[in-house]
Amino acid sequence: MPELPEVECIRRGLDAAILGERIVEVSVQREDVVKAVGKSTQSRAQALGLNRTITGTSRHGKRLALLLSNDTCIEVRLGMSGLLLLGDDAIAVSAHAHVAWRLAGGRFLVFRDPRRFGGITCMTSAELHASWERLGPDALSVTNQGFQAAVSRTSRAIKAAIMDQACLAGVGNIYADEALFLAGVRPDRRADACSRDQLGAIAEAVRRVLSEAIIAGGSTIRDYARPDGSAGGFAHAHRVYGRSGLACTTCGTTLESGNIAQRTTVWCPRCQA
DNA sequence: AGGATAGCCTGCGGGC
DNA sequence: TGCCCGCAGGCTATCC
Repeated sequence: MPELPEVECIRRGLDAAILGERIVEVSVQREDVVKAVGKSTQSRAQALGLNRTITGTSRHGKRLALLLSNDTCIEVRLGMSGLLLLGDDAIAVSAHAHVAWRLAGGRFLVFRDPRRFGGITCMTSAELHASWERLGPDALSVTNQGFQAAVSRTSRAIKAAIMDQACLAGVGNIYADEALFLAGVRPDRRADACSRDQLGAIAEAVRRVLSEAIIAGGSTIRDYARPDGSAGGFAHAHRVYGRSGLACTTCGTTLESGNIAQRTTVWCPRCQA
């Protein structure tokens, strides 16, 4: 389930593997996965990078972008089961491989997304910038002040606020629970009822849990893999996510679970206030 | 207008 | 063994 750390691991993997490559063929297996913004005169194949060179990668929150020559940007939203995989022609025709780019070197870059909560949008760099401006600050680099400004004025539960991509970009269900546990704050506490110290602790915990997960190569729960297909190593390190009914790693109290912001939520009733 | 809610989609695991 | 049902979840649309 890609959240910010998984997206960043994918971005780094691609950055090391495909920069400078030229796209020589684009095939779309499923039309509705691809969208274009603006009124570009390019053909769809050109919008998807045909005959363009991959010059860079970028990320904001969970959004990933391939930056190509001729001011062409391909934004990828991985949803919950999306992957970008690099391999030979076999992966280009595998199940749920919706878009495949053939690179000049002979390899294929494939967007695979069984559940199709993700998608691809073609745009210019100006359109990409405008799109990402509508998101909150990136959760990996957010300052304590930026975090406080983003979430402190809403009456929603703090967990709902930090998962709202327009408030803070990059945190999903897994890392929301992990960060709130590290910060010692109950997920159902109203955001506007959190103290300055609590908000600071949450901001620090968000940065820490995301950084640790990136170092571990991301959390592989079910669907996630790095571009080379290998698994991430962070899942074993979860302190609360998926551990409802088990003992708190800090105090031994049985972890509780409930539904907050429409998502399964796990917390320690003793460590989190 | 902000906040809550429904729905999209497939794969997997539990229960019978 | 095999089938069915519930759950997982990011994001958008829609409702209140």
